[in-house]
Amino acid sequence: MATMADIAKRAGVSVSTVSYVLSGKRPISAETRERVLEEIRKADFHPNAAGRALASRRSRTIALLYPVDTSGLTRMPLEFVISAAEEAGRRGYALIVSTSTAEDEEILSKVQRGAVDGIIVMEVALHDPRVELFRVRGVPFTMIGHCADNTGLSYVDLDFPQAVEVAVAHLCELGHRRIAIIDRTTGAEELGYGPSVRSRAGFRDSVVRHGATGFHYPCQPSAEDGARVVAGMLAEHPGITAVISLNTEALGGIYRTVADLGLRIPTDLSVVAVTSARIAEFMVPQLTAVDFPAALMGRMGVEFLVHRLEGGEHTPIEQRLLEPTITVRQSAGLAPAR
Amino acid sequence: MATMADIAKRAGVSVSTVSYVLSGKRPISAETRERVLEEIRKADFHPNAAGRALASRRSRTIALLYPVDTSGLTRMPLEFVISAAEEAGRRGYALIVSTSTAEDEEILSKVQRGAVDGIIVMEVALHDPRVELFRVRGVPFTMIGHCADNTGLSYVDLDFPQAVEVAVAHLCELGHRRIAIIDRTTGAEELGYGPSVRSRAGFRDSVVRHGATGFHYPCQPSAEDGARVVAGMLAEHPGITAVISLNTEALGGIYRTVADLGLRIPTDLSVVAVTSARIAEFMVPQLTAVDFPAALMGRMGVEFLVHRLEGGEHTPIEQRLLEPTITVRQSAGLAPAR
DNA sequence: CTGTTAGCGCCTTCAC
DNA sequence: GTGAAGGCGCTAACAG
Repeated sequence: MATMADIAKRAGVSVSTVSYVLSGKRPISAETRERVLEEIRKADFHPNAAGRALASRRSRTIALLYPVDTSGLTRMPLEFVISAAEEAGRRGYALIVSTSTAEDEEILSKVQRGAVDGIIVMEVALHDPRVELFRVRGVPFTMIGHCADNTGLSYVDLDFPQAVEVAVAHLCELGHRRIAIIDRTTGAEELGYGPSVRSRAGFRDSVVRHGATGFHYPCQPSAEDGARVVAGMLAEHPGITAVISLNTEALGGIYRTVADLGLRIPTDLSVVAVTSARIAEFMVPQLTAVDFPAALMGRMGVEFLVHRLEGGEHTPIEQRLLEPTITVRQSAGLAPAR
Repeated sequence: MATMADIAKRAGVSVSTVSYVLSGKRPISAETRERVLEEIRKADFHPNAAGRALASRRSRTIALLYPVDTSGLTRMPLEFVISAAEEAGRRGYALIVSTSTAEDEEILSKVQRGAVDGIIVMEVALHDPRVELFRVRGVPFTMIGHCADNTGLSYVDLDFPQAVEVAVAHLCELGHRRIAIIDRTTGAEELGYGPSVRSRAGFRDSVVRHGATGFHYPCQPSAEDGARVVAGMLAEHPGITAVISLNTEALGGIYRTVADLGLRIPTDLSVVAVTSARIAEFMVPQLTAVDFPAALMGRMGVEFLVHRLEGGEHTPIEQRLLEPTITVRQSAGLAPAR
C-alpha cells in the first residue's frame, strides 16, 4: 500500500503537492502534475480513506435510513435503494443502508462517530421523532416523504392527493360513481403515516369534485389483509365498481379475493394502483397505475442531501413534490361502470 | 465533539487507559473503568470512526456487490440487501451497497483505499472475472452463489439441482409427464450463470429419473419475455402440462399469456416457481413454490465474511449449499395431468 | 507555483 | 494496572 509520502518521494515533490494534484485545490504546473500522476499510476496508489476522513472531517458516506419494521418488505424500496446507491456513487459517496427502527439511535451514533456525513430518511411520519432528533442535533438530512411541518426541511415526495385525483378523474370519466380507496396502514401509527393521511384527504376532495361517492378502507400491507378487506368491502357495498389501491403489498390479495368470488377484473371491478410501473406489469391482468417514481425519488434524495453537504452555510432548502402520471395499460383494470 | 483526550483529562487518566476501557484489550481496575465510563457518558463521547480506522487499519465496513444490470429489480434482491444490512449492523459493521458492474473496478478501489474491509459478491457467474480479481488481489470476500471451481472460496447458495428435483418429483407425483423448465438468462452470459446451468443440468437428470419428458426454455428476466416464451412453448408443444419457473421476473408474463390464451392455472397448466415465499403469495392463483431463502442467504453471507475478516490467518473456508423446501399452497398451481 | 509542518483522533508498543 | 509517545495517511494553513 503506497502512501502519499511514497509518491512524493518518487516524484521528487512534497506531500502537499501530491495532495493538491489530487484535490485540485491549488494550481500545479502541468509538468509537476504529470510527474506526480505518473508515479501514482506506477505505484497503483489509492489515497487512504481513513486518513482523508480524519484530516478533512468528512467521510463521504451517506446513510439511507430504511426502517424495515414499518414496511412490508416488498414494494419499491429496492428501487429507492438501488437508485440512491447509484447516484451516491456517481457523486463520489458511498451509501450505507441502515435498518434501524424509529427509536433506535444507532444511526445517530454513526453520525457522531463521523462515519456518516448525512442521512436520507425514508418512511417519514407526519410527526416523526427521527426527524426531530436530527433537526435538534443539527445532522444534515433529507427526507423521502415529508412531515406535517416542513419548515427548513429538505425533501422529495410524490404528490399523493394529486395521484389520487388523477385516478379518480380517470375512473369517473369511465363512468364509475362508487369508488373505494384501499390505503396502507401499519398498525397503530395509522394516523401519522403521511401518504395515507394525504391521499385519504385528497380522495375525499376528489370524489366530491367529481360528483362520485367514496369509500375508505384501511388495510395492512399484506396480501392476506388485502383479501380480507376486499371481501368485507364487496359484502358491505356491492355497488362499488372501482378500487384505488395505495397498498402494493395487498394487491395480490385483492386480486385473489375478486377471483375467488367469481368476479373478473376489470369487468366486475376496476382496479387502479398507485405503484411502480414494474409492479403493475407483474399483475395479471396488468394494472392501470399511477406511477410511483421510486427511482427518481431515490436519486433526488441523494442529490438534495449532497447539496446540503457540499453547499455553503446557507444552501437553499430544496423541497419537491413530484407530479403523478397515469399509465393506462392494455387489458388494464378499467371498464365503464355498469 | 469530545475526543479521548478530553475524556482522559476529565477522568484523570491517560488516553491509552480510555482506549483500553473501550476495547477491553487489557485489564483495567473496576474503579478506573467506572470513572472513565462515567465521563464518557457525561460527555456523550463517541469514538471517531476515521481515527480508529486509521490507527487500526480496519474500517468495519463491508460492501454488498449487487450489479443491477444483470437483474430484474424484483423484490428478492431487497431481501438480500435488508437481511445483510441487519446482520452487518448486529455484528458492528456498516454495509455499503455498490451497484458497480462486472468490469468496474470502483469497488476494488474502495478496498484499496481502506474504505471497505471485505466484499459480498452477488450474481456470481461460473467463471466470474470479479471473483478472479478479488482472489488475485487478496481481497477478503464471500459469494452469494458459487463458481465452477470454488477451491478456497467461501460461499452460500441454494442447491438448485435439488430445488428442481423437488419440483419435478412433486409434479410427477401428481401425474405430470411433460414438464418444461423456464430459466433465467441475461443475454450473452447465458452459459455462465450458475443457477441456470445447474438447474438445467439438474432438470435433465430429474426428468430422466422420474421417467418424464423435459423441455427447456431460456427466458430474459422480464414479464414481456416470459409472455413470449410461454406463447411459443404452448404452440410448439401443446402436450406440456406443467412448468417450473426459475425466472421470478417473468412470472407475470407467464400468467398473463396463459390467461390470454383462455387457459387456467392450474387446471390447464401447472406452475411451480423457485422464488421467495413473499412473491409466491403475490400471485393469483398463489404459486406452489420451492422457497428461495434470500434473507437467510444474506445473513449467512455476512456471517461468513465476518468470520474471514476476524478469524485468524487460517480460518476454515465456509461453503454452504442450502436445502430447498417446497410449499404447496391452497389453490396452488398444480393439478393431476390430463 | 511549491515546500514545511502541524494536527485530525485513535491504537499499541514500550516502559514502569 | 497505568502512562508516555510514536505512528496511521492525509489536509490545510503558513511560509516562501
